[in-house]
Amino acid sequence: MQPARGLPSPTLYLGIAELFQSPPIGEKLIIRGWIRTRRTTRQVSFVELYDGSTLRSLQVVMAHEQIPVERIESELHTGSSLEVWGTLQATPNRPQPFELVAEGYQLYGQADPEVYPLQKKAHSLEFLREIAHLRPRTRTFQAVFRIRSGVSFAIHQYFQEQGFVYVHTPILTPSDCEGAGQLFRVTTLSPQETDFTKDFFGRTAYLTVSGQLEGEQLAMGLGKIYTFGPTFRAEPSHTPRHLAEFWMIEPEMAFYDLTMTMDLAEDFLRSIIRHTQAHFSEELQFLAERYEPQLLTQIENVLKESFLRLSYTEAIELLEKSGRRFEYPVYWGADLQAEHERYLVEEYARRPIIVYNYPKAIKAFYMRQNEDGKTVASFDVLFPRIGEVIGGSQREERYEVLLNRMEERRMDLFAYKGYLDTRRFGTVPHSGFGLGLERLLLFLTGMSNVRDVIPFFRAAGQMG
RNA sequence: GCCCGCUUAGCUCAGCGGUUAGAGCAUCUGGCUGUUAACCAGAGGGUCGCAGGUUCGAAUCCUGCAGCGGGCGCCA
Repeated sequence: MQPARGLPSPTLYLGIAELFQSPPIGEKLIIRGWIRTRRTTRQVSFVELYDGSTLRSLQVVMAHEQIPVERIESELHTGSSLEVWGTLQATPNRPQPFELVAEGYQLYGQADPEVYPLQKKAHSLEFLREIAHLRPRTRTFQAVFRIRSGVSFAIHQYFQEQGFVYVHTPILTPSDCEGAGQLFRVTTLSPQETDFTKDFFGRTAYLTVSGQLEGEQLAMGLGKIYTFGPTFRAEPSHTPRHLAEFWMIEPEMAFYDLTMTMDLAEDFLRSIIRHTQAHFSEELQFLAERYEPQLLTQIENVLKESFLRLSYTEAIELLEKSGRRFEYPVYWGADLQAEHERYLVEEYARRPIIVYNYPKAIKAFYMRQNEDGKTVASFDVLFPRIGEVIGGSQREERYEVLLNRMEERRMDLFAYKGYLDTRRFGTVPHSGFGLGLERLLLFLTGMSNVRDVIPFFRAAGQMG
């Protein structure tokens, strides 16, 4: 720290959040930050500073007889960064509780108003996506990324407190987690080369589409594990709900059956939502005012009642009895379409639902077959406004049954040797689920496009 | 991948066959006894996404392309 500019030592270097926590009224201090807006009148200028520590900004008052107005007008624009020193003064009769009466400032860097894209006004989210590198300078994205950080922390805290072990599963994988979408191939070969044995790993390699298969193997030794990391899908999905690179949380628990897992998923989600509600009320309030008036109510409603659980068969019956005409036909064996899920969640239940025991034909090979021979022990958690946030299942732990299932689907058994070994040696019932972080964040932030809840988005045809 | 919509000033948008294309905000200039998305007055700023076509005449109609957004599918 350089010596304080003519201020008594020790000088207070504080973040704006700390100021609002316990304002050192009457003290001399130094604040660093960026300008949100400036208002200049005849004798005095008002500069609103933010420093990222809180959504709130600090009003700095600059008297023109102290700091020349010409200097202020030429240097201090929206986006400019500076260090300013002065005395904190209480302003009980103004909209803000206190302000910094400046004695002087030093400019770090200007933001030329003729070319700096951000202005002291609301911009559309679409426009901001074109300048993703500047989005962190807006209150919206400060609120969203702050919540994203808090949610990530809450996820770790929840699992850690319940004795789960955080494991790092590989990002580079040799094979597909079947049914989870198209993969990005990773190679050091030149485009013309087709002999994969000459490739870096001596075989084909991909970016992971799920840590589940490795997670299962780790759970066979550690009991309860969870992954939390990036996941990649090369699916060319052009929707507000899909990213090519997104973050997924995948717990996997030895000795858990389907019911225990659904209980866990529900308790987990409620806990994360409650944590967000308790720790980010200012951010939620801001996002509600700007984007989703019902945000606080929606969060409250989800916490109020337990999730409604419906078997797939019951869900189909409800849809058939609804009297609705759906674009996609409803019959036992058909996958639930978005319109069906929306009816069940938003009109029938009016709260989150868990649909379980889906037909085995429409689900992945690793899901455990039920006694009825028709369904598998799987479940989806469906939320209002955003649809599926969690998909999970009890895994098929019986070696013969799993092997038959894989052979039916003509899968490359050799590629799954390690996975099959978990069933050959000391197999146990186990279950797990996957949570898409960005989708949960849509619910929690009121945003409606996943590109707006991740700092730098990668989606089909776009790298924000 | 399929379907729909949008693209006009830095931003948000109006204009939808007929003079030199408009507004608010931003920017710049001037004013204003402390402002709260400050306010008041003035100024600058546009190959109306790109390429063709129809027409006496196209921002406006048609075709193609591109970008963006949305719905659906796939999924988390």
